[in-house]
Amino acid sequence: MDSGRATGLIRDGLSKRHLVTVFGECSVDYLGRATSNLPFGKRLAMIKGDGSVSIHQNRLVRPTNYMVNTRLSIEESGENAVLVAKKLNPREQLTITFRKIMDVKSYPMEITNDLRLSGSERDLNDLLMDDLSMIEPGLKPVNQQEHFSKGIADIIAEDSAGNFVVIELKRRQADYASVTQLHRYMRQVEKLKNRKTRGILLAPDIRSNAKKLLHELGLEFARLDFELKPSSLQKAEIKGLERKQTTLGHFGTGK
Amino acid sequence: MDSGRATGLIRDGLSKRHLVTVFGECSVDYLGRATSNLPFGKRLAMIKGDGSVSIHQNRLVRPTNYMVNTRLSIEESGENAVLVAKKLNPREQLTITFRKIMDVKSYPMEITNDLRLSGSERDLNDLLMDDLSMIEPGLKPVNQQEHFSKGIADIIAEDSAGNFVVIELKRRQADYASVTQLHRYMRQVEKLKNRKTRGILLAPDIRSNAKKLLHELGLEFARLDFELKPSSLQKAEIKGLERKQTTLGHFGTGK
DNA sequence: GCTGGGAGAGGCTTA
DNA sequence: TAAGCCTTTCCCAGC
Repeated sequence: MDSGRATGLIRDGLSKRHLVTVFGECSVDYLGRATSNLPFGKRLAMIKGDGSVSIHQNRLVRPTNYMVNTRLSIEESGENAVLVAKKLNPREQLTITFRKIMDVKSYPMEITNDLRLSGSERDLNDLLMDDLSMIEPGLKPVNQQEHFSKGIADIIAEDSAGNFVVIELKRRQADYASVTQLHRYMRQVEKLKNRKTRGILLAPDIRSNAKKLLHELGLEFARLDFELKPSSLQKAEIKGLERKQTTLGHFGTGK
Repeated sequence: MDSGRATGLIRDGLSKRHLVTVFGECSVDYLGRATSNLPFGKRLAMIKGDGSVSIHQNRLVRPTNYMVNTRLSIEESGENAVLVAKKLNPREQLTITFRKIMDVKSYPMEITNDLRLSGSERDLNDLLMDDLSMIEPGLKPVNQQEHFSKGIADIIAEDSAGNFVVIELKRRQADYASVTQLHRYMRQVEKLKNRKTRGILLAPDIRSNAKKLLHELGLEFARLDFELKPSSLQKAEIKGLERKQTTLGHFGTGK
């Protein structure tokens, strides 16, 4: 495709705030939060109506380069077409140099935000609040998503012995960060309310080393088995909840 | 565009492992790590040669829905064309139902990984190893990227007093996770080598609460100021390194 | 609208 | 395969 014609099509698409795609051989230079240079190669550039730009190779979901909220310009430079995306604060610049453009498409689309109905973590949280006895008999909710200076605890409850119980819920495998996070909340609650406090990490799985650390800190782990429903209109369902007995003995012994 | 012709084009593109884009009115249902439903609307679907699928609206870089590593199939169902992406372990399914297809493109591209040259934490690490005295006079390198059972320490050094110093380097603002990470390594080294050990967190910035925690744990913070170069072939340059004096007093006093 | 703070998810790398 | 971890992040609350 002729370079002059290509830049014309692109410029037109940009002005109409269409979603514009450009397929061609290009090199890419980025300087901003990081710096990167991509040698010439076949790629698909995607420019959206809100000024988002991304460069795609033929694998993986994430683009090799991208920038949001940019001011765009396209110019011819000799045989090349150069697309420049700029942004201030922080200062960033993305330069895409096309030495050959094979295709340009301009798709008319509203610049709306897709309303995505989704369910998962929040649902699980609600489900659990409905019946904390699943975790342990006698457990009563005190507060949900309580804000502390050191983060947000998922669920605060009170056990049958009158201890506070901080519950941290993870949708995926828990790791070191999850454990230390729970530990922070637990300590915080303990200090604030000045009452004996336990911490329970609730997740479908936990990394083995993270589990060791959890035990060392006197925290507990409970495996959460849940099933998502095909339609988000149906709530998720908690299939089972298995307590690791080993963790129970640690309560009260640790620091 | 006629639905039969569209599905034919898509099927052909998929079989050739091209990068295929489909512009049309579709609804999207996802079931897997979460569940979500997207009502009918104009969108651009992008399918890559490695089985990655993403659905784009005309704003933001991130797709509204996506899946990697899928097995794809496209079928006609009445007036609709239905693209199904499946994956096992964990089981996920993405269903895109097109009630109208306006355009299909099939771009021939290799499924290669673009070599992106960039300045990263690794570079900074190397720069620092060249001259640890930037951090503190008399500091001598012992090891880099040393593996422990609880993770990998960025840099291990020895100070002029013969203490071990564990250094954790962050390219961006340090947070809770950075602090607890450093703390784990520091304790680990202390235990393993049975020698007094310090921990220094080196980053351009640190969140205020994370800094409090750092102080409580008897760790130190040093501000790292660096500049990225336009070309990634030029190494980044460390502009300065400022020690927070307040942290120094904490060493030796803490637990 | 901007900023500070917290938490996450993809993708890479090594054991 | 699993664990660890880095990242051009994103969202939310508060001002």
